[in-house]
Amino acid sequence: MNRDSSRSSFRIAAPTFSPLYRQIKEFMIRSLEAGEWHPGDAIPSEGELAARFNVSQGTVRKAIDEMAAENLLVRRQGKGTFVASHDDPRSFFRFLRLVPDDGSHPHAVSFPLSCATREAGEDAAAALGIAAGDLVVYVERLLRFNGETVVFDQIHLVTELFAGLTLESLSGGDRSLYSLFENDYGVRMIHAAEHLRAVAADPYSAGLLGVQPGVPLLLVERTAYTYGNKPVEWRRGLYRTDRQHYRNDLG
Amino acid sequence: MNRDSSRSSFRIAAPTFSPLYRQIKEFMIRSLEAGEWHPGDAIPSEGELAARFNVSQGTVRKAIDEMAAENLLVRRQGKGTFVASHDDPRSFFRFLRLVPDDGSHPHAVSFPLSCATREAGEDAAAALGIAAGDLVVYVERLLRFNGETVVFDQIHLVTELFAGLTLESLSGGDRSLYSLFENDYGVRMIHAAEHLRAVAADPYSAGLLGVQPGVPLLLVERTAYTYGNKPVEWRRGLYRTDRQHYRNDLG
DNA sequence: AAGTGGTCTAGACCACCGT
DNA sequence: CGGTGGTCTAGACCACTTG
Repeated sequence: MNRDSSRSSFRIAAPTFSPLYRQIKEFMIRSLEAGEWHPGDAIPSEGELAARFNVSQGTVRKAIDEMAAENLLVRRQGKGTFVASHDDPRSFFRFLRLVPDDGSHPHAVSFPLSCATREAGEDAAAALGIAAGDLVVYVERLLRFNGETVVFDQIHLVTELFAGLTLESLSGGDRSLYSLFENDYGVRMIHAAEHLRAVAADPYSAGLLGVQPGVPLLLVERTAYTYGNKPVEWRRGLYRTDRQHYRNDLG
Repeated sequence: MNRDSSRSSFRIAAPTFSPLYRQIKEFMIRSLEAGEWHPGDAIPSEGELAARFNVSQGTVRKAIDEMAAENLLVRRQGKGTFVASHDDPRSFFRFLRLVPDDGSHPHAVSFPLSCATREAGEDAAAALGIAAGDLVVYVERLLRFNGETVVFDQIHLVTELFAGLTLESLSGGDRSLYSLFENDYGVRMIHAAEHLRAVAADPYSAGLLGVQPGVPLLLVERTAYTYGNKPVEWRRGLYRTDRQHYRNDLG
């Protein structure tokens, strides 16, 4: 990552100018992707990275700044910079936006119902970038807030990464699924996109959620991505919104 | 904003350390709030601000960086730094997350139905930080995508800022309401929080939206804030989600 | 006290936009 | 061309954590 040589070679290869700190960022993302640094670990100090890349500390800082803004890293003054982890309580509710109406912090527990391999439907296939009919790992589970069932999730996972998943291995109960995926399967979710609609409860889902068929439910379809914007999960969630709501902040 | 004096005085007044760039940021936000710089205008160059505040350019940059990240300012290389405006097409859909299922860019048009003064209900009052029964400006309007009605909004505005609002003044049609508020009433919305739920259509709303009563609709309750996190609008929107959905990206 | 991230400086140079 | 924001440097010092 010598300054002059890398920049001039980049100029030749790609006329689109890419600043040094961004090249360093990309390099560090590749390190995360390759598993050189693990979630929860501290990465080398800014000074050491600067020496390693042969740039000034300010340039490394800017690369880390962007990665921290994208929730890939977490800075802690006086301690170091750490790889973000779903184990960290701070990022526990980053992907679950359902909150009780009274504003209290829910005690969320996951109840897996089934886990099997099956053929992907059109929606799941399109979201995961595979062909309809290709195999996916399919999980059904309930989520309970303080004992009350509030979410029914139908989860589709790409087979190549989650081949060994079983119902027993999902019974972690308390910790989030993404925590489990990160620790047991080495797959870290870094981004997700959701599509929301209001739908009428079908009989099967209504039974699981303890409501009458036809009752309005919030349908949340989520595609979750790991490093390199690779989609690895598509889920269809039905949320009860009678005593809780989906919270969203518009920056 | 002399470096040494301001910092030492801050230390005495407030033991909680506040870095220089953040003091500058707060100062600039107050300038925006006071209307010294208007939406769409260019603010002084980094060099000029650095001289004015008697700090280095890098310190001003960091203040501007944060404000740009919060959508208060927009940087344009080679041209300058500008006060963000809802007139800018780039920030046109920042607060409207409903998009057609086919991913196309909708042509959104607003149809105001009524505009009057009335007493705030409990929900509106709580959101706006006033007492139930206090007067608010109340607007009902429809939003159409390519001619089809997709949203029914019930909008509550704080009286002090929107006193002169009439149905005629709302018939801008094409441009967004926030654009109109910014230009005609000097109120710029900088942040909003939404609560989403699925509900069954009441007869009145169903009629306006052209659906059967009881059909599931997406209820979006939004509180919008201007500078200083002052709530100035609370709206209750009912969204048809049969051919469009609410899109949300989880960072 | 040592090590980390956080702030601030002064200056050089580059990329982009307008005239 | 001059003016703007964007990048990069080298070094000083501050704030926070840990031992």
